[in-house]
Amino acid sequence: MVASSSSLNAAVVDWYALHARALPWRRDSTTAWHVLVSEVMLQQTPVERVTPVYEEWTSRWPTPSALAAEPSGEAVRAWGRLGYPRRALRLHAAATAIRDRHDGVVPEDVDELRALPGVGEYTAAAVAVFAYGHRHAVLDTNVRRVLARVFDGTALPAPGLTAAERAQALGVLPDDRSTAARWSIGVMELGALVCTARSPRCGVCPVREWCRWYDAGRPAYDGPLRRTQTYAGTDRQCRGRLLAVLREVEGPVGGEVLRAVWEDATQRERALDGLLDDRLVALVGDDLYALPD
DNA sequence: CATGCGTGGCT
DNA sequence: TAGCCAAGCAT
Repeated sequence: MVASSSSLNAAVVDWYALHARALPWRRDSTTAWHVLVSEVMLQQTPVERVTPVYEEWTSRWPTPSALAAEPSGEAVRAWGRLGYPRRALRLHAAATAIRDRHDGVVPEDVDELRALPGVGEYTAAAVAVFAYGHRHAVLDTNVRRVLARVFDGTALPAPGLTAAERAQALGVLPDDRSTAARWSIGVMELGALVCTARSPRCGVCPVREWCRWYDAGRPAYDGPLRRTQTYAGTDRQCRGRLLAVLREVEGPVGGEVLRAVWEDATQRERALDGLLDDRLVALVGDDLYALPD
């Protein structure tokens, strides 16, 4: 396997050079701040839905300082329907930290990146690699799936990221920084376009000849079950409904407007309390609510 | 390590 | 059609 790594790497790098999508965050003019914005937006949200919001955000807030100068509620409003709006709040907090602690420049160091709100292991590595060209293993769900199939012969990786996976990813990472960066983005793109979760296109896969999963006849996933997330009727849906009201109006809204969008009073109040706790919503008067400052 | 956290499209 | 899935993070 080690002996074939370089051809595997080359196959992916070459494939990416031919098939990479022209995504907005892959332009020559893209800054590290833009990369950070795109990565946070892409956490659990599909590319097609991120694209228009990314364009609006980067045009309106071209630098961390520009975003930090605005109320956090504006970030939440501009987040639109991307989902998980705490990400907008954290991006605003990250922008503030970058302005205050890093002279307005997105840090290159993964540990400094990880210290930013909303930036975890994946996002820190992604910014270090895609924005700055550093050499790090980038392990998102796409990469994990490709590696699981090629090296372990399993349809999907286990639910949690393991130390063994990190070691495996480092083991196949090319030594040369520039090549490593192209491999990292390439294997991720391969997972997004070819080695997909539902219907992998093995017929056009550039690494099929090295794939244990393909060799084994593409056996179904038989590992521990992932818990399926219900949504209808949950607190999450209720929170989403309440926040949508506040996003769509200019100023504060009275509690009666919020009461109108969710029947169950107990759940509605629990959800609103949660939003207040999370600082996604602010209480600005007697029974009066608004997006935060 | 398990859980909560939005939203919408696809099979 | 009801899950399943989508460039995770924080606690």
